[in-house]
Amino acid sequence: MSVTRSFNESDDGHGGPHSRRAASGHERPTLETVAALAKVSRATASRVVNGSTSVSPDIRDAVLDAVGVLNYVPNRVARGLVTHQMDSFALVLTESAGRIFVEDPFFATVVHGVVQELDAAGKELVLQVVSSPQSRERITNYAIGGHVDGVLVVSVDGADELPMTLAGKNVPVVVNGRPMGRSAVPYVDVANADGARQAVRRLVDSGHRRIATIAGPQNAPGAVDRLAGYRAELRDSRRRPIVAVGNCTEESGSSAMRRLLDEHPRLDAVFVASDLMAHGAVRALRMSGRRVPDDVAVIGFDDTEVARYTDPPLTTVRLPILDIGRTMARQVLRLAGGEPVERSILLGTEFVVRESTC
Amino acid sequence: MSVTRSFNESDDGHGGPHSRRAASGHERPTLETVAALAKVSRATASRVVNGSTSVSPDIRDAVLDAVGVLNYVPNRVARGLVTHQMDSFALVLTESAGRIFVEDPFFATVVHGVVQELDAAGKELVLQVVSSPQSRERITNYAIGGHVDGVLVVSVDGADELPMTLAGKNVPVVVNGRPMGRSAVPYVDVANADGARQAVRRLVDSGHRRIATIAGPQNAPGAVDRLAGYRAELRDSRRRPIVAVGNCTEESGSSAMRRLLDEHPRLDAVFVASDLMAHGAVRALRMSGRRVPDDVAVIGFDDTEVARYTDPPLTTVRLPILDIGRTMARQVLRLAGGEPVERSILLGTEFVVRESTC
DNA sequence: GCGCAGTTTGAAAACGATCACCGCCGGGCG
DNA sequence: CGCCCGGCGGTGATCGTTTTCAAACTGCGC
Repeated sequence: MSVTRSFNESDDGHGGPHSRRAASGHERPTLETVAALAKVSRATASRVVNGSTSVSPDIRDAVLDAVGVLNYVPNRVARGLVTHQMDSFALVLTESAGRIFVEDPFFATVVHGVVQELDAAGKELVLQVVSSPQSRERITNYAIGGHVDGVLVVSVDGADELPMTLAGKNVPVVVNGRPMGRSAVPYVDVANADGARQAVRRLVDSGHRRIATIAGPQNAPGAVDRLAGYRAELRDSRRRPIVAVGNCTEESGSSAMRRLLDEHPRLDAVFVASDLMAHGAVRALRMSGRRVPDDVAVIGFDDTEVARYTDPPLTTVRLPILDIGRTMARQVLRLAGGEPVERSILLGTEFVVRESTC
Repeated sequence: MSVTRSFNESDDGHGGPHSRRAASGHERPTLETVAALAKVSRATASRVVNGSTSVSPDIRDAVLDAVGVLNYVPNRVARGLVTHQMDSFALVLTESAGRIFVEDPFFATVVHGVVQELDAAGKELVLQVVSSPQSRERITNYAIGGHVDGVLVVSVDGADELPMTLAGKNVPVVVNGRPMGRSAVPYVDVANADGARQAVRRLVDSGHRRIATIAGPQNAPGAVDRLAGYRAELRDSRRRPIVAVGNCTEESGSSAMRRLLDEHPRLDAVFVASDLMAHGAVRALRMSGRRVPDDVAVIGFDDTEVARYTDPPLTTVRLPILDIGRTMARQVLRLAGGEPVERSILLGTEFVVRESTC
């Protein structure tokens, strides 16, 4: 593949009308203006605007009229200064997440879920991605400085200390995914263990005897949970676990599969902790002359794009990604509202049957 | 494909430590505190913090020390109240864009570019997606209310009136893509016409005689420009244009291709305005018994994922998407800084040669 | 020694809201 | 008839900055 770059063109404008906000026409009305027009005090106008009870109906209407006439919109900055509530939340992507933000649709989906929920609550979202130690500090200070009412941290390594730092300063925080150590920060995660159990049970139920797994890197909580789910289900159905560990790449899936076949040539099913590795595993299986699903059934995890393009298409476990975002948003809203929240919420998965199982 | 949904689990926490920001330890220091510690007035402290000249070195150091000791961070809200600068910008996705935000990596990429540039300038980004008439009004008011220093509108239909509304209220605005009518709002776009010309020229240069095109919907400025580029290049090389119009779906690409073949069975190349349609076109070509590229060469546009998976992989035109975001950010920063900007900036494309041309 | 220009510095007024008080008013009760 | 009380509305302080303006201080020339 070769590439040719074309020139950049540009059209130098007169630079005329695009100056700084000129004092065009009338200034924005303040509460003072409204009060004056309605012939009441600022305080009363404020009460009306904030929907307070205890203001007589006629005077209320007068103020409302004034608001309408002047097209008054409260200045959130001024309000924020005194109330210490900015009606906005930060969504921060840590380094790891920021790097793959564009490649992996996961993040855009979570963001979308968060936006939906925040929007419904009338809150704004400020998006921050930490890209350096400096930006990390900026972002930390921003939150601690009280410019937002809470923070949603979307991370991938689960060991980032940002959430704890924030929580330590009494900033409402929610993270995605179970954090590595013991952490008091509430999190929203996928029911990894349960999803894995479900998948494995399916294998058991359809008569498979020797069910192996290719697990993900065991420093990632999600991968740990998936493996645990596999183990639990095998234990319950009195089968022996056969485990290989990959690192989430397609290639690692292939090589793990080969190792598995070497040691357990008669295995008849494999539960793989990610679609990408499953894709690799299927390839290795085919290379070894086995048919999928006839000789060996394969189940993936994540229901990513690749699951549909694998041949045969992968039976897999779908993640409720949008829901993660929405749930995180709801939790942080509660937190900011002073309500207590669950320390953790696990969202159910969907089992998606395609053709890599029979 | 069948689907089973697992239960949602959740762990009801004690609701203990997650209350509202308690008055834990010391309050955040204010400029007052700093001034007191440095034994100067608030005004002087402010001057130092904002790096003003005309403050004697020794007193400057005293203030800086105090800042260090107290770990003082200026309150941007209070500052914003008086300066009317919030050091943050809004990135709004209009309905159309919001709907496909998660599907099309385009948007996440633009957002990423914007974040990069804003981050480098120390500005915050508030992300807003308009999802209803109400949210549209909220967003409009937010910007007009001066809560942000400028707005980047990412839209897909190019006829949205939001940018003009904002610009009319003297809010610095930049949009992506050439707007439909005559609009005074500065925009950043891809050099569609130039990219198309380049692609077509390639076809001409490699000896193709009957070069057709499948254009996109002509109510989209980008599609119009691509068609214009095709026409211009054909005119220059004295060939007759052969045009069909699709609606950007794969299916429309196929059917357009069939129409083209019906009327011009001897065409030997086709320039398609999007990879997805090109994918459809290739399929139609194969169905008609023609080989790609031997009988008919095909060039797509956009360099999306599908271009790599098409068989054969598509020669196409790559868009500088990240750059769109970065450039938009730079422009709106200039605008907010009171500097004049170009009315339009066209970013160059890259011609990517794969196997659908020879 | 004194006036004067040129710097630095500080006091105080914004900025635009919220909110704790306080006063006013009318009605019920002793 | 006087007193208290509850509901409603207004006054003024406050939030944490920036910024204007005038005071104070410097050094300098006469």
